[in-house]
Amino acid sequence: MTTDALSRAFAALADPTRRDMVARLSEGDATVGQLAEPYRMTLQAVYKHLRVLEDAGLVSRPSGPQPRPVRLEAGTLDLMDTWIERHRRRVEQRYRRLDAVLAEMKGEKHGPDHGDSDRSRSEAAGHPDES
Amino acid sequence: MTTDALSRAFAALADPTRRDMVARLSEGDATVGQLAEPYRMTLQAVYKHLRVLEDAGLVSRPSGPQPRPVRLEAGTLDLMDTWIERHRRRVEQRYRRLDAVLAEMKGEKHGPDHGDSDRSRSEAAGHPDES
DNA sequence: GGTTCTTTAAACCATCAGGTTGAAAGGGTG
DNA sequence: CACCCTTTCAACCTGATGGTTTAAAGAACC
Repeated sequence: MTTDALSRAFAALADPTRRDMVARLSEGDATVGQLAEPYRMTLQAVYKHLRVLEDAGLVSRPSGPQPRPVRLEAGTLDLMDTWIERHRRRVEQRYRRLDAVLAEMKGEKHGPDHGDSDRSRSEAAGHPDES
Repeated sequence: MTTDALSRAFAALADPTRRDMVARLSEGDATVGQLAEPYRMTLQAVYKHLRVLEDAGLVSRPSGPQPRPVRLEAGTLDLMDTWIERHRRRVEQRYRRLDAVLAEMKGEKHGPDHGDSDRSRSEAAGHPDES
C-alpha cells in the first residue's frame, strides 16, 4: 500500500521466519528450495515471505537461469540501522547528560538551587524529524 | 502471544505513528497528552500504541503522580541494532571478499584456476544462529 | 514435444492490528 | 464529597497477514 520503506522493512523483520531467512542469507545466496528446506510450510508460503522481503527491499532475485538465487541486499538493512542508531544515540546522550547533572549535584552537595538548571525537561523539543 | 522480543520490537516500529512517537521521545520524556497532541486519533488509540511500545520494551512509564511520563528505553533499541548490525556486517563482508576475488582475477588476467579458491558459496554454512 | 522443476496466481480461512465508541475505574484537588 | 483529568477495559468494524489448497504459467532438459 502507501506504506513507506521503513514501515515495510520493519514489518518484514517482525516475522521470525523472515528474520531467519535473512540470517541465513547473510551467510550467502541460496535458492528458494534451499531456503525453504528447514521450514514446515508450503513452498508457496515461502515464496510469499520472499515477496514481502523483496517488497521491503531486503532481498533481490537476480534474473538468470531457472533456479534463481535469493540475495540479501545490504541497503535496506543500512536504512534501518541508521534510523535506530540515530534515536538510540539521542537517548543515551540524554542519559549521559542527566548523569552529569546528578554527579554535579552530588559534588556540590549543599547548594541545591543555583539558577534554573533544567526543569522544562518534558517539552522544549520543537517537533523532530522522522526523516 | 508467544511472540519473542525481537518480533515484538520490529512489529512495534513497523507503524509510522509509533516510530514518530519514539522519535519524539528520543528528545525527552513526555506525558501521554503531549505525545497525543499531533495525531488525529482518539486518546485511547494513543494508549494502545503506547501499550504496544511498552510490551516491546521500547518504552516505560515510571509510576508516580498522575500524568505519568513516557520514557524511551534504550535497551531494546540496542537489541535491534545489534541484530541488524550483525547481519549487515556479514553481507558487506561477503561483498568485500567478492570484490577482492574479482580484483585478483583481473590482476592475474590469464591463469584463472589456481587452487580451489572458494566455490561452494551457496551452501556450506551449516545452520546459522538467529540467537 | 513432452516431462519435470520453478515460479506466480487465486480463492479461501483464521487471526491479528489499527481504529472507533462507550463506559468505567483511578487519582488529585477544589 | 464532588469534580475533573488520566488511564484502562470491552465490544465492535475493517483491512492486512500467515497459511493453506488448487491451478496454471515459464524454463530446462531429454
